[in-house]
Amino acid sequence: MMNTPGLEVARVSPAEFEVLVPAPVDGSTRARLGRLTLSHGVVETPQFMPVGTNATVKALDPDDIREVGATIILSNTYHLYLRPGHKRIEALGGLHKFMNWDGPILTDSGGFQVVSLGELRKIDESGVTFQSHLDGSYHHFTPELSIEVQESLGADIAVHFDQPVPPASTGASALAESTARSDRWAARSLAAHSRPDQALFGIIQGGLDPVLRSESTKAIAGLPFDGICIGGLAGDETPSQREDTIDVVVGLLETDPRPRYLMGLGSPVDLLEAVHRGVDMFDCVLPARVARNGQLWVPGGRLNMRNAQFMDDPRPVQDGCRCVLCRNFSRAYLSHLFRAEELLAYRLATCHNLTFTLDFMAEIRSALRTGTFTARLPELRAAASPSRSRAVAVQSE
RNA sequence: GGGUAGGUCGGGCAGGUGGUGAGCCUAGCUGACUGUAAAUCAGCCGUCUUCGACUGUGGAGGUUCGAUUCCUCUCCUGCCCA
Repeated sequence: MMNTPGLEVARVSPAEFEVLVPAPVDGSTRARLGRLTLSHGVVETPQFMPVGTNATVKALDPDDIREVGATIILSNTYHLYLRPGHKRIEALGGLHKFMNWDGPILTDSGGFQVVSLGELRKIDESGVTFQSHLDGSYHHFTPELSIEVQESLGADIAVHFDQPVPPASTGASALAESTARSDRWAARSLAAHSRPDQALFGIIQGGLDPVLRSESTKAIAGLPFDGICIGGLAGDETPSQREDTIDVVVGLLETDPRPRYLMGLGSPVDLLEAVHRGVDMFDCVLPARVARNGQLWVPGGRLNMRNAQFMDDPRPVQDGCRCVLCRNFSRAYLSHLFRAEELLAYRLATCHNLTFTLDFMAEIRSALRTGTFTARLPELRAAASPSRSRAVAVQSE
């Protein structure tokens, strides 16, 4: 963590981040290899965190989560506050014990629900009033309450209660206002945080405006957070808008010793381009969600298992893949499971896409470790690119 | 053989008592999904030259300006009786 007099005494190194292979001095890439040591384990970076909003990575059990290669997962403050209640989870021994996952956990603050539940909330300086999507009841979320909930849950990493906005579709004044407020809430969150075994990350906002982004980056980086999140992306912006924004932020953080976490990003090509620009950590629902909807990721493309062409296809989804799906079952069988709406389809597909994603990250780390990342970029892009969108399903014969 | 109820887009239905039938469910086809209100959502789903047009109510014929509707014959299906 940062060297901040006073705080360092009170807090017992909840997050040690070590850069093992720094970005090369020739500037060919800002990608770097790192190691983040947390209360419940070590996380190698660049790393992807599967999302388990309701204290479960949908369709998987903890053995599955381990087997796909996850070392850290994300869960959610807002959802667990509403149900089953953070006090209940605390009384039952904390989130790790509750869901029987003994590895690192990061909890999102509920800030994203300001966006995703846009119709059901009102914002003022004190916080956000949500109307529960479950029963319509009203709940006032403040930065302090978010920290209280996250401390009850006991995740390895908490994040500050921020205020993201859809970057490409938000007006300038609204963006400036929400960014400034988000930065004020960062300071309040830090002041409220007391749990010594829990790291706290701050979140940069600022939409796509380079000036606002710079201001927010300086504001957040100037506070003694254990890590720096880049929020408000992975929304409706274009890839080049996103990449420009990452460049602005990381450019200002180049000498900052803390991990950089881009929230919400998850397609393989997006992960690769963000790593290339200096991002260390990611989370995303995408691989798991699209898997449940039948889209399976393979090198250089993707397969929609609901398509008629797979009904008679005896091959595995991906040749040589180590996942439970590809080791044991054919495309034809998975196609049948989806058509029959059998529950096994969701588990197998999720295992595959998360394995694909996490193995891809491992491949990136391997390239960084051996100093071959820049040289291998074209090859890595080829493996990842078509999975962004508008991809043609590959049909390897 | 007699009686009776029916035949509407792959399947299941709604509707229509002389003037506007392409509506629903399901199956099927395709696409989307990025800090999870998502095992969800959207489009298509008779034909075509597809922002529109055309055809279509088992078949053939009749009456009529006009027929899914009325009449005749006929084919098919369910049920009851013999």
